[in-house]
Amino acid sequence: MLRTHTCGELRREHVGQTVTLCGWVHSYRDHGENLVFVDLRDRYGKTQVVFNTEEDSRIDALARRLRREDVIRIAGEVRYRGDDLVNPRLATGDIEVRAHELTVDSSSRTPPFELEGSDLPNEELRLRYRFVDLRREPLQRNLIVRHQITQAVRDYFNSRDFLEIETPMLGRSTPEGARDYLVPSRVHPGSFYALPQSPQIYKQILMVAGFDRYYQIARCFRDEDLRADRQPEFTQIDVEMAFVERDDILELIDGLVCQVVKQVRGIELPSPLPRYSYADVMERFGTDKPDLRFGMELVDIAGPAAASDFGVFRSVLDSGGRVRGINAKGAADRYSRRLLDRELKDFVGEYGARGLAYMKVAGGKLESTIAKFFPEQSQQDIIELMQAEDGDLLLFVADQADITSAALAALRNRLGRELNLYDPDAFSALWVVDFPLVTWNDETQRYDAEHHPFCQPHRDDRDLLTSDPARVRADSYDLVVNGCEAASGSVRIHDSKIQQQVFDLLNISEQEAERRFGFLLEALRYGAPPHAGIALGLDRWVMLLTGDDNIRDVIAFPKTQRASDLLSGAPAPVDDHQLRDLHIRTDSPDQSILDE
RNA sequence: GGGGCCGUAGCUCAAUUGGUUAGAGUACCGGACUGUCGAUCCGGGGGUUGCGGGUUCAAGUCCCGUCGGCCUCGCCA
Repeated sequence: MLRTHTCGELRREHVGQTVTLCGWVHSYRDHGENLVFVDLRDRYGKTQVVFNTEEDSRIDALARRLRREDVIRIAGEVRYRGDDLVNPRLATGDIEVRAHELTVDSSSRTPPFELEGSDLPNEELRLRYRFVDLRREPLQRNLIVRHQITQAVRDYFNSRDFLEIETPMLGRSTPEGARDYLVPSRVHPGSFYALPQSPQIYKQILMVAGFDRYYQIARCFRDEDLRADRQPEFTQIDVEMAFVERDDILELIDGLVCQVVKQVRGIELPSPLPRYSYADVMERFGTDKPDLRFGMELVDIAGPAAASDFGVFRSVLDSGGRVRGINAKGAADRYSRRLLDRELKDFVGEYGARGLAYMKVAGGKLESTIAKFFPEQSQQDIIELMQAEDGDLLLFVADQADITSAALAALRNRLGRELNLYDPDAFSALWVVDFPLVTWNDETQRYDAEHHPFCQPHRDDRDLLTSDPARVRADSYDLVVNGCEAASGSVRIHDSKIQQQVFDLLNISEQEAERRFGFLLEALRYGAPPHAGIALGLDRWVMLLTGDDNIRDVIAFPKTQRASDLLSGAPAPVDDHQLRDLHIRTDSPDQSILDE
């Protein structure tokens, strides 16, 4: 070991000891010939090193040349700083190390940006110099939290007889779901592996194989467009159990979540976590992942809307749409007319809403440019339905049902944040259960699986599979935390007859099913136990527990929105001979220009 | 595939209606200083205004294209 201590551990009790510290020069304060201070930093903290070297001008000259981010090693004596000189903002602030030896292990170029300060440089630069960015305390903290979570997860499952089993990264492409990342085969010209979107099929096969308690911290890949909370490669805490029912999984994960949240954030969550049906949250919040840190539920005002003379509302109702609204309590003066007419209208427009109606409540009446279309009784009905009081701002969207849901759910989240309706440090976790098994896809004119094709239909809804598929509930469940899908799973089909019924419903022919998932179906024919599972999005959990809203800040080496790694330069062209080995010819735009 | 924001010194930003030598803070370099901890003081260097084209007497500013980053709708079984 080159060091005796880290930069975060020296305290008053070490005074008098001779120590050796290693680290990066965080800052330096040069007071001339005989006095130089250096804050030495490593992952554990910072320690002030003082060079006070009347007797040794050689060290002094070296110390005065130190610059930020140089890597040095110092040996010296731990000293109490003195009563007036302690730095309460530093964990090691009581002491300093008076150096009598200094080695510069490596000098640094001037860093491309400063590690401290409120103004972060743009992300492009941070990503290009990731090794510098990762030295910053917030990112170090995030990766530490990430480690704590995976560690707690492993402890939790290991102590319950689970086995951590790896599944292949090079697998078979299954064309349903997200776009696959493909890997060409050298020895099978024209054939490709796919990187896993999730270990779904493998973990089900592990159940068939008798490994009745499995988990894995699994890397997954999806070649879809990115978002602030989505990366092309991400990590799932993947779990599967045999001989269990839905509630066994929910209780297992309740326990895990409560333990992790308590351990990392010191917050005590209710156990069991509350459960809501899909139908319930869609009606009350317009989304299957409601943020329950605040109320402001959606209200249907079809009754008073139909009794009004407001053409927009009435024509929407006549064509089978809905009129719903939310009540922003006390916000009547918070949004100017201009903001409502432009900004918020455009905002709901992003979700397909053609307009945004609003009314302010004053003197027990509605104030609005459209109030005149609402007779007295309608106004009172709206006020009653929305539990409105003077000073409230009521916002309405009239449209097809799914558009009112999407627009109002988004608006609700935005208003909740802007009006500070909740404590950003608060935690709300809930289960959403009884999702529909399938949803009708207008484009392809057929049913799509809501979760995936191996998800078990609800026992009580089997008869509906043929008669009214859209009403069939699935034995599936999502864990929602602060409006974010934090885990998702289901009871799987282990009966090949039911599996066949679901394929029929999804319009997947026997041939097609064999071609796509034949190896799973074959496995299910050789003694498949009842089984169920779930996957937790690790990256999102780290975001939730650190309070970050950017997934790149919880991943050591993330990719940009266009899926490039600015640090390494990936993706990049490869040598022609590599392509020849893989039997691949490219058809890039550049190439075609050259061809012409 | 669609919509939006951004790109000026190493970094964060400013630059009036299109106007003459593109500024500030910080970092960096040199000097002074024995108790600093956002050290202080003095001095200095540093610009292809992302790139290409256009309009104009004149472009950081206006227009078109392009590259890159971010947010978002669609997409993500």
